[in-house]
Amino acid sequence: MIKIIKGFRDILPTDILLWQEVENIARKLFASFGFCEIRVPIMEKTELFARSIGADTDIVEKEMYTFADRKGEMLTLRPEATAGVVRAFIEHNLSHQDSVQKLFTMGPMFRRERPQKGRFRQFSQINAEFFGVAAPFADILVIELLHRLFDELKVTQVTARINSLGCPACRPAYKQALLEHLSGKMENLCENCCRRSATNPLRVLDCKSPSCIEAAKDAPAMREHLCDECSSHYRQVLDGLARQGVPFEQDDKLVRGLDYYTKTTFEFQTTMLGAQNAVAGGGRYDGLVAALGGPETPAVGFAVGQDRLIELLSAVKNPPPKGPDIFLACLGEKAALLGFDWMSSLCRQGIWAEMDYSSKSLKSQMKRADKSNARFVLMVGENEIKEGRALLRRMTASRDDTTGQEEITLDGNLVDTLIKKVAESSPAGGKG
RNA sequence: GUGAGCGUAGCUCAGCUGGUGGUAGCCCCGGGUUGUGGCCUCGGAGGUCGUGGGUUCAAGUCCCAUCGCUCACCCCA
Repeated sequence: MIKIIKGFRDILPTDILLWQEVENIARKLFASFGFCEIRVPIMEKTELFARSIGADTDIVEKEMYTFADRKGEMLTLRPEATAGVVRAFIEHNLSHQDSVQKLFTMGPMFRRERPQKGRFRQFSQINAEFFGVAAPFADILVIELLHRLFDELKVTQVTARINSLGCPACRPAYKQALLEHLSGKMENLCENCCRRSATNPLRVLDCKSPSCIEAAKDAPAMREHLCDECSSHYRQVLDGLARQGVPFEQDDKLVRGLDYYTKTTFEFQTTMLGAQNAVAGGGRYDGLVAALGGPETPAVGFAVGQDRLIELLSAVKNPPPKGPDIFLACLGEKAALLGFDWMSSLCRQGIWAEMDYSSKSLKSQMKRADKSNARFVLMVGENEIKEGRALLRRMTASRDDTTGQEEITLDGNLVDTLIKKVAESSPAGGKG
């Protein structure tokens, strides 16, 4: 038997409802915040990711699905969405249509990591990107949007953590200060941190190794080293969030794994997902558009891990069972033939109709109808066809309730009659 | 890439120190008088015990290897 690829998974019909619900709620919410959907390919030229995410990040170094196509061009299954969206933003000169662009996208991402709770090799993200506004308003709006998304989905148990990473003007000085702090403790750092302290010492701050935590304990905070602009920007973001009623915690140790972030950075964390505590993350990336050859464009964005979000959700929610509006129980060949016509006619008119495709006993057809959660069953056999009348049974009626069923005339209006009956009984008031 | 735990029916699992695979629960299928579901009841289907070696008179059980899954490190959503 050929089995699914490690770290990939099927979402079966029994589990799909939550996914659809999340997507529907997200689409609606994003629309009301003025974000437009954009869809970009799941493959890009490898170089795009190397240049945006950072060549010496873990993602690019060892996690990407990269291969040469038949003509030798190096391609990569996207490990995240921002790079592709930025590429599209530049390629289609979207800033010329409107210098302010609010975009969202959702879909699968690919990273070849060892699978774990909340971590898959193909996983889905919901992304929002806000281009063209340098003011803290953009940061605030994006973080608020993310907060509202959790709110709408009634996901509690997540806390927003926020930090500022500074900008090219002030980060070098901070790195210097951090390195000075660490210089006396180099031999205490884990192997990994020792190696990368030269290239990206900030990563030491969020290393979980006890010795690194100890070494970073009294490290200077970026917050104290921000330039005037970054400092004021950061303060305005925090103030704005408070004003919008978005709860958050400052975290001086919050660092992100992608190189393009500047200034505001944030993560929505939970304790409910084992070691994978980040449900969403993002930040400002003012330099990225220009770095990829576009116009100098400030931007902020986030990504939500849809798989993780759904795991949080499924612990709480149980989607209601759905079933056909009407089930046609047909006895005999003639009835089945007619029943099939009625069924497809109903389906064409937006009524979910089912029948039993094998000729089983009425009893087993009723069982099947019940199991499928059908609301009505129309029972049709040779006698009914002869007499031109059939029984329509409401399945919510109890077993012995004779008022739970009524006679229906088998005439040319049958389908319309059935539609009317279904509409009358619909709890939603008539719309399927 | 490293480490740990686990692989018995479609699913959840029993199976004690080796001695013929469970009347187990759920699910599925069919009955319970002639054409009415849920509950109940009776019956049925379904497994080369992940795979390959080894030890033994005898291996689901012990040993080795291998594959798979899970969790953790790492990393991030």
